[in-house]
Amino acid sequence: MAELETRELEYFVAVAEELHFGRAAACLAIAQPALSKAIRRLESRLGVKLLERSSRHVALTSAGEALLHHGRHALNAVSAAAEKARRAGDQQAHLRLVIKPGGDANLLSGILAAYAGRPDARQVDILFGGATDRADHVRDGRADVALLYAPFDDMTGLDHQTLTVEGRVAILRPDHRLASRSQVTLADLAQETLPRWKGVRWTGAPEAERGPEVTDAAEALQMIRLGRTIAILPRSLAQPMHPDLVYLPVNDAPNSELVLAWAQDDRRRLVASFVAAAVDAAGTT
Amino acid sequence: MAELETRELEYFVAVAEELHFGRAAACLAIAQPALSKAIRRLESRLGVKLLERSSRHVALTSAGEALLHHGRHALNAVSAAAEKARRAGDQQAHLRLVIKPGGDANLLSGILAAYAGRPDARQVDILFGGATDRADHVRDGRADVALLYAPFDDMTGLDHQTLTVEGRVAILRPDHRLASRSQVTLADLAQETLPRWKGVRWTGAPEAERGPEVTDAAEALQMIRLGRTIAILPRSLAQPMHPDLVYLPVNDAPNSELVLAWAQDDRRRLVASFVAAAVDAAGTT
DNA sequence: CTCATTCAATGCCTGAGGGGAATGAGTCAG
DNA sequence: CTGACTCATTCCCCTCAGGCATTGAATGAG
Repeated sequence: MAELETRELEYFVAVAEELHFGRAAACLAIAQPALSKAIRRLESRLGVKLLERSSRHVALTSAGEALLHHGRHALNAVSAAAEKARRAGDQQAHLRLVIKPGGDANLLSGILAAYAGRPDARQVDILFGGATDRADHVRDGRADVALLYAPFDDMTGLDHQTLTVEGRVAILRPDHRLASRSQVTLADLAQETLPRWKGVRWTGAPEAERGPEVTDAAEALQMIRLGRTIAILPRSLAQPMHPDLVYLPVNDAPNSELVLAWAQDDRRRLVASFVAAAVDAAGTT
Repeated sequence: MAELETRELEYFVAVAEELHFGRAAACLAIAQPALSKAIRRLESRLGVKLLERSSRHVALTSAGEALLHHGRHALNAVSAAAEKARRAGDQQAHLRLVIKPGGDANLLSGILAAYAGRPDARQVDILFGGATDRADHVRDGRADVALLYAPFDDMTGLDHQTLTVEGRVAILRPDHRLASRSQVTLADLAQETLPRWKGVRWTGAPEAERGPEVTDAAEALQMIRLGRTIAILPRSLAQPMHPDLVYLPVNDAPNSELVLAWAQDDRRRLVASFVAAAVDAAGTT
């Protein structure tokens, strides 16, 4: 009844992301006509038009947007199922933790030590994920747990435990008008240019095109030093402090949380044990 | 890399549920040899043995269990993606609400009235789902929202809003030793035979085989009248009260909640509006 | 206005592989 | 030992996904 093959979904997602049949086909390592036909098959099977194609541009219909969004989730779920099955039999499986380089608030060594002391400890593989895809690593089974930042990362489909709550600091150039203050408020910063963090749904704030788009703290710092933007970061992400920049606490900014996240339906002891160790270690710091 | 087709997953889930190739093949409307081959393909593709088959019995390996569990989720996600895409274009789409017959605590008419008064109200289709599968209706896109009972229904993958909190009542035969009490406690009932609700994960309680397996309140009432069990139900589910039975409040039982649930990643106005109307209507009752 | 460019759609062809029927082989009951 | 049951194997057919060559439409430059 559903009758929607994962390969077709992959094809569609590729086209929907590229909005270009030729490039998408190249990504998928198939020929363009095959892709065109596959998408048409998919459309006729669903009985819905997914793409609005003029002979010059390709655009998503609303049905296409829905399928892109939910299709990504579905593909994640399928990958996760395969990955979990592959690893399920392996009793010696390593625990895979995905973090952002420098994104551990100096808690990681303590967490690993606490975990290693547990009777059921396994080897821990540490993977590095970019700003946007650590959560996806967990969703599609490439990792078991992830260190994420609330409220920045999208936690849909994940459960989590908070490890630390921390304030945020504004990072300015020394010649900024606020640089001599000892602290600032959000109101002080209301008119400032803030970077747009790639892949972060910036809910609540005006959608206006503001600062430059950046993918991580290093890029943001670069842009700050160039005077193109300022940034408000969780305190731990502001480490190490750059000597040419000014760091000021933003006392009224909503706190950010460093959380340990895992797949919502993952009830393995492997994961529970690590979570317990991490909460322990974070709590006693 | 993943390379796991939904059809293969469906095949595997069918076999894993039936634990019998012949029956599973019949369910899938294909021949048995085709199914055997498909499962072997799947195993070799994943590089894991999923089923332990003697020539007389079929059993799941741990990898098989993992794939069954996560595969169900994945299939739900794929179905949901297809369904959402089909319906996305339709601006006149009805809102589909799935309930258990009698499981609305008399709130439904008020909710529907409140929703109908909204400017963006759509027609509401009411579907009936059994005890176990209302949540699945939402997960795989057959419905937009569901009335569920916490903490009984499995909310994995769903968001929800609580509509009412209600106590629970014990339902006894008039000749039961406690029938003359005006109320009871869980301690009073500790030794009683309670029914096993099909599809409900009875976390926390002893796994002992206790009462008869029942699927809904009607069956439970039948069993109570036969003296085979007693039941502790949310107050609203005990309606209508049967004249030949005794209903006693269980004051120290954890409250149950009637909740309105929807897919976690469903942010459509269609749903948000209905939820708002329902919370409104429930709050003012 | 014309020509070159860029893309998606079409038609035809091939080959991989999924599915069916018949058969084999292991297991258990009586 | 025999028959019933059940999963695996073999062989064959045939669909359908994908490649290639081409068409056709829209765009932009000169």
